[in-house]
Amino acid sequence: MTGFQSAFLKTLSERNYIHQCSDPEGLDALLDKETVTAYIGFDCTAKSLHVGSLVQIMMLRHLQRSGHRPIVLMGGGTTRVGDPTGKDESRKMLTADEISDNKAGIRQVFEAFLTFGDGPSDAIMIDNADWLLGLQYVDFLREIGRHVSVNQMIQRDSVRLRLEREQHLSFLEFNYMLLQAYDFVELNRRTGCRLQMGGSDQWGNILSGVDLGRRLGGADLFALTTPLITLASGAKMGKTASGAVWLNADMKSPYEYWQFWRNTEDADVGRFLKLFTELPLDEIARLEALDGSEINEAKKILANEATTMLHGADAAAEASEAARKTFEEGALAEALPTVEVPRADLEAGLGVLAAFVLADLAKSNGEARRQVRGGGLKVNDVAVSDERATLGAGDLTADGVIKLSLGKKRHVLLKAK
RNA sequence: GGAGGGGUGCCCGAGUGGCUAAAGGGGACGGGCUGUAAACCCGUUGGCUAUGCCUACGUUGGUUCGAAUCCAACCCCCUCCA
Repeated sequence: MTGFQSAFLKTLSERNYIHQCSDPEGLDALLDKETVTAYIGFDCTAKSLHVGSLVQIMMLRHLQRSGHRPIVLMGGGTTRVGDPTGKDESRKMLTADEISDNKAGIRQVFEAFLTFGDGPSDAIMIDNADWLLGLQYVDFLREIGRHVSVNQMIQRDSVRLRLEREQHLSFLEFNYMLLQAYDFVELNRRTGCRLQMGGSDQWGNILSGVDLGRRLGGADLFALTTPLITLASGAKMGKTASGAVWLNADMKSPYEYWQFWRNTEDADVGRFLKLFTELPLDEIARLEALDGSEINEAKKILANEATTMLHGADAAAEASEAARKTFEEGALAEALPTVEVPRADLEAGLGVLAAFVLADLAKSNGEARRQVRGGGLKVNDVAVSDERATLGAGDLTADGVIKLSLGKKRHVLLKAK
């Protein structure tokens, strides 16, 4: 899709954010004419979002920078139901308290990417619990249910796949798309919101809302989805050795976040620069054309840009410097993830295996032991050969720490306290 | 409510009395090669105070010298019928 007039769609299109759009010409005209309110919904299933949601977050950012108004819709209500999309099994139910904790954690991330306030293009955050929790069942059925076709609902991928695979789908989950459709209509009533965006897996749910808006009396709503971001090697994006790449700093340190981007596959660098940084396109074109090992420079820029946007320039610089010392000089970097250990334990002698478990580099002594046999553990850059060895105060470096390494990439400092 | 099929390790999936901590595959992790890349090759993949002990094949009991495998009850999923 090319030839957009509106700044927003032009940007999205150039940077490959667009997968599907319900009415590209109509939406383009609308965006070009007036300030448009658009929303993306986020589940509150964890205390933090992870990079899997970053495309959506960036899209809201672009929306705001193009002069429109983003709404972050927190799924405080829908999370109590659970989206069956892409899930093979029902999710455990979250309590109201868990959901509200999660909401608070997620809020922090958006503060970094969007400007909130009362101005015409200031972002707002709304919780669909505000209207969903008070719904009356019979009223809802009469007002909304009459416009919804079960025939269509069971055609949606999220439902169809479960049925085809003969997997359980509860009525509770079946209703998820209905609630999401209702959200769109309700947001339209409350804020004049015209556009819902989301990942490609949300296409069906979003269209349900567009449909419902039309059936209820002519609200002209739009749907726009982003492509599913996978790695060039085919894997899903966002998982690393240490688990999901969370956005909250207390769940994934800026250093690890920087590393995540630094380890991007060659073939993904250009695509990621477009999606996850705001560098000008000609600069990106130059970077992705770098050959062989020179492309590492592009990866560093990607890491710096992405980390700056989330954690700020200081944190990014620190992470970058720590990486330089660790990987390019083989020196000790203070900014590596640090775990404190009581000085008395060290003086008494701490088993190597236990030390790696403590540093969260191994899940159990057994795993640490296997890593020793495979030659994967290092203490102060020296490979561990004896699984019975102990660490003592004598192993502290001049900086007062012990550097533990798993493989070449994961390092943790043990600090006596 | 009735009939039939099914529930195995992170996931898929084999296994129908001892040789089973459970084939095979995927994923993941480590090593090698590299550029902190991909691809490829090799290894590992339940826990522990470890020549042994403990936990594990939906749950709980039972049969047996011995059970993932046999029996009973229960829970859950799927299909068809009412």
